[in-house]
Amino acid sequence: MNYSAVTMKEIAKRAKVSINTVSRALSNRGEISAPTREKILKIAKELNYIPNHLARGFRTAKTKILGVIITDNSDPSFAVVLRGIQNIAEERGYHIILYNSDGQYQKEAQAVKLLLGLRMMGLLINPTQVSVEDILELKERGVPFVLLCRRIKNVITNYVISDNEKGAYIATSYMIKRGYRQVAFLNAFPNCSDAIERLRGYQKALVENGIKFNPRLVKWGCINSESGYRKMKDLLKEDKKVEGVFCFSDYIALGAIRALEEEGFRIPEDVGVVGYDDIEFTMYSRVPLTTVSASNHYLGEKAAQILIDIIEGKIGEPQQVVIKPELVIRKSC
Amino acid sequence: MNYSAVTMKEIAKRAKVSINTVSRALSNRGEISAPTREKILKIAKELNYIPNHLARGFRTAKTKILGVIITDNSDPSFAVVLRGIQNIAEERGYHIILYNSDGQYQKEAQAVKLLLGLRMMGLLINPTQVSVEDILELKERGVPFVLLCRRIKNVITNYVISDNEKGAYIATSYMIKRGYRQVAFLNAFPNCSDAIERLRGYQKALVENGIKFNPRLVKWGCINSESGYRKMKDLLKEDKKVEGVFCFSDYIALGAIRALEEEGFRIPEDVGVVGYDDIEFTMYSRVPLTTVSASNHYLGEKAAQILIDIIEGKIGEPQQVVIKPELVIRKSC
DNA sequence: ACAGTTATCGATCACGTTATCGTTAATCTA
DNA sequence: TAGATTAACGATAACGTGATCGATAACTGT
Repeated sequence: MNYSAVTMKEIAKRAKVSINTVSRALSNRGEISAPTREKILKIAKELNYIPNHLARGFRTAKTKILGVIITDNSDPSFAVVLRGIQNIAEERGYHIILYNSDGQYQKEAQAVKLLLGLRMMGLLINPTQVSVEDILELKERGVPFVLLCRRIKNVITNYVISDNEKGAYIATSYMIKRGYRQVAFLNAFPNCSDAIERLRGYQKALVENGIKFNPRLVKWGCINSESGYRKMKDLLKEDKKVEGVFCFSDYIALGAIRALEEEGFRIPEDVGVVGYDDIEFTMYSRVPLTTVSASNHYLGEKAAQILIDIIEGKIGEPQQVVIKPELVIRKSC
Repeated sequence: MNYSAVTMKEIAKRAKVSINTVSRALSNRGEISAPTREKILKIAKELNYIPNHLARGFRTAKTKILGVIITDNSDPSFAVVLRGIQNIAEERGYHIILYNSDGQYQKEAQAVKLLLGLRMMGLLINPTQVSVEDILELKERGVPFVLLCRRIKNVITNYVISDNEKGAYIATSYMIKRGYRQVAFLNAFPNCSDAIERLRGYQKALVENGIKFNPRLVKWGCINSESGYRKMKDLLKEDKKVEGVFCFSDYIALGAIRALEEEGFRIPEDVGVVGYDDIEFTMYSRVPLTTVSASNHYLGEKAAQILIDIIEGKIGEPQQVVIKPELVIRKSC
């Protein structure tokens, strides 16, 4: 590196000791006398020496670098997960390399490959779930990883997720209890565990309240406010009698509310809306959003904790954490 | 590394050639016959070989890793900047390591030190501005870096910023033109370039419209919606005649609106509010927010482009980009 | 056919660090 | 006091890769 010509070799030269002794002094792992150690540390400080983490990692095969692959760091839900991860990583002396997959398997697989090339110690992935080949390769290679928000069918892995079924259940139950009976569901992708589990919770709440499940009230493929807006419009075109809308995310709920307002519905008087995630913004939205808290910040922290614990051999695998969701009651329902 | 015992050595052994030849085949830099190259590539693929980016970087002193230090990746404004950076980094084959400073100099300096240890090729920093020692050290060491959103007084660096003075000017002018004359300013920290420049624009607009600048209408230290809320409350306690509020960020504006509504003011009838940044959410806020677009996504992209161009020797320093702000008119003013 | 050129490849070293083992001198034990 | 142990340090090798230089064989031109 051009910007740090100062190496242990230089320090060794000035201290008139071997490089080895410098290494011992700097890494503070015994077998060195106090006077020489202090002398070396003093010189290192004078020269403004910064250890080459790369060379060290290269030698020891321990880089303290974690890979993080999430759908989109600018999505408020994931941004909070990421923040939780970063907090713990910093606390425990790890660096994180960030990749966005945009929910595309190709990007995810590409990121995994790049991160394998970097020989990072572990991975945190919010999987796209379209394919799982890259995840399976991680298992094969023995790279520790923890899945975020979603899990993968028939593959035993570490994961930290929200209790999606329960979250959807309490949300839907609450809507029904408030008198909304014709409840639609703007859901995410049909092959993702979170979407499937939430559908199950949604159905369970309907059944328990004696309401027949109507598949046409479930819209798939909503991922952001824009698609929430469009799917809500579609829904209204097909069926004007919708009384309530449970949304896969707060973002989608905001889009849905916009569509509903455009069509002249009042919220919550005409139609009730409930979201998921409890992003900070929901309290400022036009209609303060009733939502299910997924504790995403904690989710990120927990996942990072687990990953690092696994890396450092403090715990074994698999670690599977299901976070209890809580209904946050505001004014949209 | 335990999870990728496959190295060039192994490939060389199987192909019955020297490691050197394998290197030539994989990096595709000539001096090798087509048959041997293909033979080697075939074996590499069979063994599922992934080049060790770290070892390669260690050897060539080129790691293709960029450091990113921003205030808070979960803040929507910065999240978008970060996303822009990540897009370009990925496009050009670079990895980014993320750090949050939370606006604290100590955390920023710590992150710089850690990133120097990682020997990354360049840095993107949203500086805290409390101290500049770490930035000066970067200059000394010759590490390329680009500042985000803010610049540093009396230090020549690369930066990409919004035209803060102009942004504040057009926002304030617009408010005055709409009839709000007693315009307050919920500003950020007094020692940051962006805050100072926006104050200048704010004052300029006042003066041009024959309104006397009243320092008591400027509140410093607002950084999030919560502090925007509190400072707005303070302001109302001191002076009930506020007609308009220009806010350093959209997030602050949301807090301010909450405070105003709590105190019984209608927006925009009683008090007009204008924000800055144009985060996606502003269109969903209770009162759709009139704001100044800072093009943060483009800002991040541009900064990353410049940094990589500098690293690759395609352009010289300093590169100083000032992005033209645009008023986005919605309904809060 | 012979010198000169080129294509192709291998041997060796280097990057900065840590690990292993060896060496010396000091200290301890019986 | 002789032998054993320990403390403190150095010499060397190694991690995976790329750069330099040299070697060999094939090819060129006259």
